[in-house]
Amino acid sequence: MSARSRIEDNRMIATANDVAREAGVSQSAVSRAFTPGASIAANTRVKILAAAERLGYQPNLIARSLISGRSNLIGVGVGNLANPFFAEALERFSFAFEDAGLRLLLFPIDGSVTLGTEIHEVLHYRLDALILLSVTLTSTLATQCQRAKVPVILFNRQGSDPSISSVIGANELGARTIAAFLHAGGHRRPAIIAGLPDSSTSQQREQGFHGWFAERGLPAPISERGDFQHDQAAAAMRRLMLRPDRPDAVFCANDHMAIAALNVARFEFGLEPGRDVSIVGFDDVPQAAWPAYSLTTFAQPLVPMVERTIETIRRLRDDPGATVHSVIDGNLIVRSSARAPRVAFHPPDETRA
Amino acid sequence: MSARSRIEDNRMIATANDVAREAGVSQSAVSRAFTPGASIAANTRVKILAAAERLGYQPNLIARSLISGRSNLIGVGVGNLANPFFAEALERFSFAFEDAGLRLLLFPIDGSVTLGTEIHEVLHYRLDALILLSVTLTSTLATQCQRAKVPVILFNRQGSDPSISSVIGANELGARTIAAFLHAGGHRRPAIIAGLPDSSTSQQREQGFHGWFAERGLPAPISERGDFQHDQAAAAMRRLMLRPDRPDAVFCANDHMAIAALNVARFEFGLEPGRDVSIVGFDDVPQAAWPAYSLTTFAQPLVPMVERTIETIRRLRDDPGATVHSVIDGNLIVRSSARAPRVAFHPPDETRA
DNA sequence: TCCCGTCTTGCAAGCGTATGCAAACGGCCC
DNA sequence: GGGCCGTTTGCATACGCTTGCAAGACGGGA
Repeated sequence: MSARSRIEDNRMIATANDVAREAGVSQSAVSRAFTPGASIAANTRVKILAAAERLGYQPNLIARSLISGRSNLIGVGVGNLANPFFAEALERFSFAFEDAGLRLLLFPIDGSVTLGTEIHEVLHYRLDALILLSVTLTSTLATQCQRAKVPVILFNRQGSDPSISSVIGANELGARTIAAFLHAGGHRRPAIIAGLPDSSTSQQREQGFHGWFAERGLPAPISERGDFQHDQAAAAMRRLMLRPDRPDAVFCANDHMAIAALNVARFEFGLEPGRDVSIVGFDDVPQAAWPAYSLTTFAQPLVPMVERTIETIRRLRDDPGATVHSVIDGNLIVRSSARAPRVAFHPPDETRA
Repeated sequence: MSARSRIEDNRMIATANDVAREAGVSQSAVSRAFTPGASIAANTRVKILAAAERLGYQPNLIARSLISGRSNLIGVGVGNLANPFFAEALERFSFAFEDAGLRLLLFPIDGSVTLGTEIHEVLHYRLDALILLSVTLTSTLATQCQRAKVPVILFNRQGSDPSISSVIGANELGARTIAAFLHAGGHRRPAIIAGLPDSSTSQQREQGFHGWFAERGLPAPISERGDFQHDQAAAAMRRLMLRPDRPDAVFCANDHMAIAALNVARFEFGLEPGRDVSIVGFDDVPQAAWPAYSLTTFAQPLVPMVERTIETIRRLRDDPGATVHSVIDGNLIVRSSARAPRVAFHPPDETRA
């Protein structure tokens, strides 16, 4: 069976050669017709495009990648999509990539803080970059990525290895701002529900929170951990609420946990958030704005964070071996889940100074 | 500069040829060393693997796909990750693919019900399959996919074109079950907050709900629409609650909307769900089980749905041109957001009969 | 008319891997 | 030692495309 008839039978998919034959030109002309800016006469191009249309031809990007060495694929590793912050981040990444002509290769992470060689295989695609949402990687894996020339960017997390680029929010500053806000609001028995102890994100938020009180000679906040998970955070909140010295304010290291805590306070202890107990989160996920939660929180603005990540990808593509660490500024969103200071709270700037 | 030294300089990434030279074998031997079941002597293989290790060689999957014609890439189109049902579905797909040796190529959908040629470009990768979560496609796009030999599977949605495979939940049965449950619970002024009017999912749920009452000569439920979105659903719930003939039960076409409705009832109208007004959802997202919501809902079991989808991919790969429509059974999860019948409610079977 | 410059086009060599085929190898039995 | 068979190995080609290079087409000026 000739190639020609195979196409007509619709049994095979058309290649550039088929189109070339159909249009009576060479295969390279077909390639050029589909390459913006290539040297080709206008009417030759329309002739080729017409033939391609007839045959239903689409350039094979796999073959193209093989030559160019670029796959236009960005690997994105994410665990815990139940946390709306990551769901939204992922969605924004996918839209941003769309605009940039990139494709998002998603791979799951099974809840570990540190990524070993599990994703090893993903490197076999010639990824343009690897973005890890709230995960770090072992040095072994980092080396592998380096060898495979795949730039890695940690999103919302920093690694122990400072040579790995990162984009994070203002974790420590945010936590200090919250501490100041709660103290100004008259709270005197603060508590914190921390995230995963091994994560830089939680560590920085804890440090900021504890630091603020310590520096002022105030008693240290009560510490619990919720591992960034809903159920663990709920359990932590229960423990806090059952203490004889029940805290009057609880800072949760992210909104996902804050929502869990808020529900526990309200439905299990009959405490109205913002009146009977103050709850503050971190991230400003969409739910935080729901009237049901009206969560006071420190925002991590996803738009600039995603933008910066994409800029970083570009930077690293042009200059492999470079390292870019970005801290994206955020701000305190005051809602009603925490009692606010009587006098206007001077937003973060005071803390910043 | 020789290829050898380029590798040592770590300036290029190692290819099978480099490994072959390093191990003193041919390139084909290297290929076979990495192909399970290929004809190669055991000690040759270890020699090659050692050389590969030394050079940091990883088989280039791009090149492999070019030959095999299979990319091992599954395109997944999803909009609205804010709906936890899809977030969880996506996560489960990514894990399932991991096990099946497949990769998930994510692309975003901008909230449209029907997909036109926007994703056109994604077909240029030789996708093994295309899964659309809650989206249908235009016939143009369907034709394109067919020409590109990319099987399409609609997940949680059916298309107007019956030749496109689908995996859906028991929409109509579920809605009937809910109708029966609410009626048995003594509710006499039912309402429904529908989803996107053009979506089969919402249509089937509406039909089931309305149908159950119509067949019994009961008055038709009040109808509102929430388009499967949080804010629209909240607005719809407000309209319902402000009616003079305020409904005593509200069936929301998915949990995402039910949660919005529940919050409106509770926090804006001071109505306690399950006591002052009954609210039922569809999907059984994780949040539905939270004590704060305790949402009665008809479950769409994601595990079998995802499993079936993957089976369908296999089926379609072996037999392109086949069509598989699957309806995955679900069941009513009775919690406390809706007043339950005094006598035990005979679960769905009665409706099924 | 001829020459030269500019725009198009085709040729052919890859990109990194898989694989059919045939050659080489090794062991075994007669 | 020779012949035979099963296992390993290398050679060469193919996958579908891009791109450097050189040849062809064409037009204008001398």
